[in-house]
Amino acid sequence: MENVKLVLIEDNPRYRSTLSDFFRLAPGFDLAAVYGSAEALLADVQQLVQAGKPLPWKMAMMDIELPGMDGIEATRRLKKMVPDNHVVMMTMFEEPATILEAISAGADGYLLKRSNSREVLDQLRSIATGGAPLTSGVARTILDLLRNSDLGKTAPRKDTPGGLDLTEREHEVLRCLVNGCSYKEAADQLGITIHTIRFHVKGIYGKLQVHSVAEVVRRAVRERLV
Amino acid sequence: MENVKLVLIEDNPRYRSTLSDFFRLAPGFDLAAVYGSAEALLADVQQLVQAGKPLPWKMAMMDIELPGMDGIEATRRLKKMVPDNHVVMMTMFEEPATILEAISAGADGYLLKRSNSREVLDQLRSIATGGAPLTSGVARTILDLLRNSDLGKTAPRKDTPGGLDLTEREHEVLRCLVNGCSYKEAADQLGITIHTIRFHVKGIYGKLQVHSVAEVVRRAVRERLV
DNA sequence: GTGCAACCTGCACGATCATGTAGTGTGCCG
DNA sequence: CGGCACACTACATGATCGTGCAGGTTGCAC
Repeated sequence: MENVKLVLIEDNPRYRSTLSDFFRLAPGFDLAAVYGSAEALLADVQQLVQAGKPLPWKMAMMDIELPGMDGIEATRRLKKMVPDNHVVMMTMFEEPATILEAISAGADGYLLKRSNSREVLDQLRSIATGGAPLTSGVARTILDLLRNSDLGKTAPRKDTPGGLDLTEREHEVLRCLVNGCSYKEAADQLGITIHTIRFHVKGIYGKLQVHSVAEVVRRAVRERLV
Repeated sequence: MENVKLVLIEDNPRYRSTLSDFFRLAPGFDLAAVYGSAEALLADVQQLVQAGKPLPWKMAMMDIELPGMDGIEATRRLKKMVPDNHVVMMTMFEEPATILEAISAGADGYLLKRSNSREVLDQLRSIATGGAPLTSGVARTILDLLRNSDLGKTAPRKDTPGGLDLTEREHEVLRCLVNGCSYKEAADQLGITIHTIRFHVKGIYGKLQVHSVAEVVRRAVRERLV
């Protein structure tokens, strides 16, 4: 089992020195290079990529709070240049917006600077073998984000609480409403009279317990009813 | 350190029996109850809640694939009745849509049935002490989902294509519309007359180039304008 | 001082919506 | 056969919306 080669990008000299020493002694890992700024790293990576040479490391440990270009932007660019290279973000904080931004930038892991050495090694090994380890704090943050997002909302379920149960025709009428059609326009589209549109609208509003087109459109869009 | 009390909801008799035996012997855990269906569990929980009694467990291990009401729906309802109760979902699969739906329903953890016993205990202990452990596979799935979502995208920019540029007041009026307020209700809320509401609505519609409340609500919700 | 943006107010009126009431026809199921 | 669900149609009416037109005040920049 070959050692995993790392690069460290950290502006703080003390932390950089501590980590350098740590990885020079850590079993299973080799420290291939150390940078104090993202710009320096990216400049070297660009040269290597243009020369068609492989990077001397497989995994980058990237501080988020770097001077000049921050770690998140650097990750975004690094991932674009060398997508197979792993990037682990390092930071003091568990702020949701930062975590989210780092993940969107392509980070493979997220490591708190306060993690102990065993945690760090475990996580790096997991990433090196294709995992995506998250500390419990980071995982909780992510779960909270997902819970509060729209992502988890599913297509309508037949047994949604409240007994939501629109007929096919009601769905069609709802679709017209969401598209901004007047009743007359919806009637023309569906080949029925405006009276029937009103009849169905009444059914929809009753089932969804709404009282205006604004409410019904909001619900339809948010809950992906159409 | 008091043992963590569990409830198990699993319809498969063999797996239920295996897990029952396992937890009766597992250090740090007590199995307080076992159910073969979500309905039975929820009925008992409802009785206890209505009687003002605490549940005899702190953590539920919930199979996702239950007959009748599935584990995700059961989790949603259980979390609504007893938010402090932990729920760990159990399933054979790592399907992203299912994972996401479970998380949105409020699950505190997600456990694959193929996990070995040490993993199971580690994860349950972590959840019991406020963590949110995820297996590396599940974590990778979640990270992928986040990367591919628009959650990481920044808030709507003031200079959206098309020269969108609502004033602060227009935003307030739009918010009222999206909430389903009539003009009169919006006027009452903002302490202005219905004539001013109409004035602002006209401004909003002109800027967004829409012609009805349905259109404007749809756009506002989809584009997160409010 | 002047012009502009933002906010506020008012009137008028046709178009549209929301709701209650009534009726018909078809297919399915017990 | 009768009841139910669904779809269609119609009428009436008060409430609300959308639009055009008109006017006023305040703060800010030039």
